[in-house]
Amino acid sequence: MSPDASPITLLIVDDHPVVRDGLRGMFESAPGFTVLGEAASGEEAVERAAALDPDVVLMDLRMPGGGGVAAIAHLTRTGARARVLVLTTYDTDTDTLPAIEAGATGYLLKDAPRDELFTAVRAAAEGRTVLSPAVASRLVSAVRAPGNERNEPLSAREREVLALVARGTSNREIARELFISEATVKTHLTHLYAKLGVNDRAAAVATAYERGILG
Amino acid sequence: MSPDASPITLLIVDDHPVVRDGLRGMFESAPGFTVLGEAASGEEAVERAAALDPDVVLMDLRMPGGGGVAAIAHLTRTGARARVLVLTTYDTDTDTLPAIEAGATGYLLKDAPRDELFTAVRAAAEGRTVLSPAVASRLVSAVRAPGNERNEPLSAREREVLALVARGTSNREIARELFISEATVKTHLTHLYAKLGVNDRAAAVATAYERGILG
DNA sequence: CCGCCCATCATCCGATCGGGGGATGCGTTT
DNA sequence: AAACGCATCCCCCGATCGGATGATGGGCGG
Repeated sequence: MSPDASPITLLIVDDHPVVRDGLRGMFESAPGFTVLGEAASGEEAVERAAALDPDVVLMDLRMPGGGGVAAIAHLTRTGARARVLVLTTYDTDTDTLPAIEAGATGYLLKDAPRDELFTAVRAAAEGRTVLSPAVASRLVSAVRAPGNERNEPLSAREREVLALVARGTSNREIARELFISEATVKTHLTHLYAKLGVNDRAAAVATAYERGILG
Repeated sequence: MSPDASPITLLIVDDHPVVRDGLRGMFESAPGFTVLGEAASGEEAVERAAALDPDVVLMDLRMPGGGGVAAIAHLTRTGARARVLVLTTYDTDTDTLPAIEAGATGYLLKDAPRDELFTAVRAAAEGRTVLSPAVASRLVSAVRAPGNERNEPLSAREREVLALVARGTSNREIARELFISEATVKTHLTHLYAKLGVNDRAAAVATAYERGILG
């Protein structure tokens, strides 16, 4: 809460120029902050962070070129001094946990009031964790939940169902293909969604490819 | 239509024992056919075909171990004498074209009447192409359609949408993320489905991974 | 200039999905 | 024996998707 000893330096990472401008304006017009630069992708963020050595990196997660989570992981792994504060649009984002596991210091929603943002950045600069209330509650429930299901292996049946899903097969067709009822197919899907940490078949297929379960 | 000069020899390939038994029984109880053996996967089919040298291979496309299409391609490539007759459950199968491109002589649905099956096998043995009416109509429309869209590259926007789909994002969320309307998102999806030759987002993601568009 | 592709938007509608419950049998592990 | 994971099945219901169709405007190459 002390005045302006030395300003907190920032790197803004977002693929939308509009958002970058908005954040830059917001922080430049407030005392105690200095925006060192911007980046529009994960890779660019890594470069800029290395070159500019900011105190805090404000990072959007969803970007075309290079995922934000990967960038965070890289920064953490290479022992960067910068704290990463994730700034995302929706709390429905499935990357909440991965981002924090990757080393993000905080996780805020973009619609947070200005003051909250400033406070969060100051906190992040000091290494304190800052979470949006919505994100925080999701976190605790996820942690409190029966361990990280997130790495449980799929059962043989679940893999079979998933493979058919990847081929565009409907639940009904899968049922006939495997000689089981559609209800059972849905149960398998619900279970494998939980294990993969996703909410729909498209994301399940993507995650399966990422983990080598498919392909 | 001549009596039984010399029987047509068969290899039955299907991962379901029930189906194999059914086909075997059907052909053994009919004059003019001899079932040489069975196989439960694509790889096994290739082995057996080499060992048994059947006139016709009755092949299911969807099998856990080793895809049927790959097996067909292998048989064709190695110049096997056998004609491959694809026997599948649904005409919605996205593998219709790949299978025929791979060298299948015919494509029938499993619910075809017995007589049609027999006729088809005889035709296949003579090298004549046999297609289910449903499959045939889909084929012509696919061929008549402006060339194989199947290899057209996705536009930048389409790739953006697809990437978000792979992360489990709903159409509405994608719309907000990209600052466009939900209707536009759906249009992009419809287009990229056509280009990838799929019918839903799960299959689109899978195909994209297979082709290196994602991942 | 005309056509073609891309991106954008819209409406309608049936089919499908995913989530919420809860329930049974059956092996394996503890 | 009890607990657990797995596979199987059922109901209900709102949300979402995908198909069909049509329209507009910008840009690029013939």
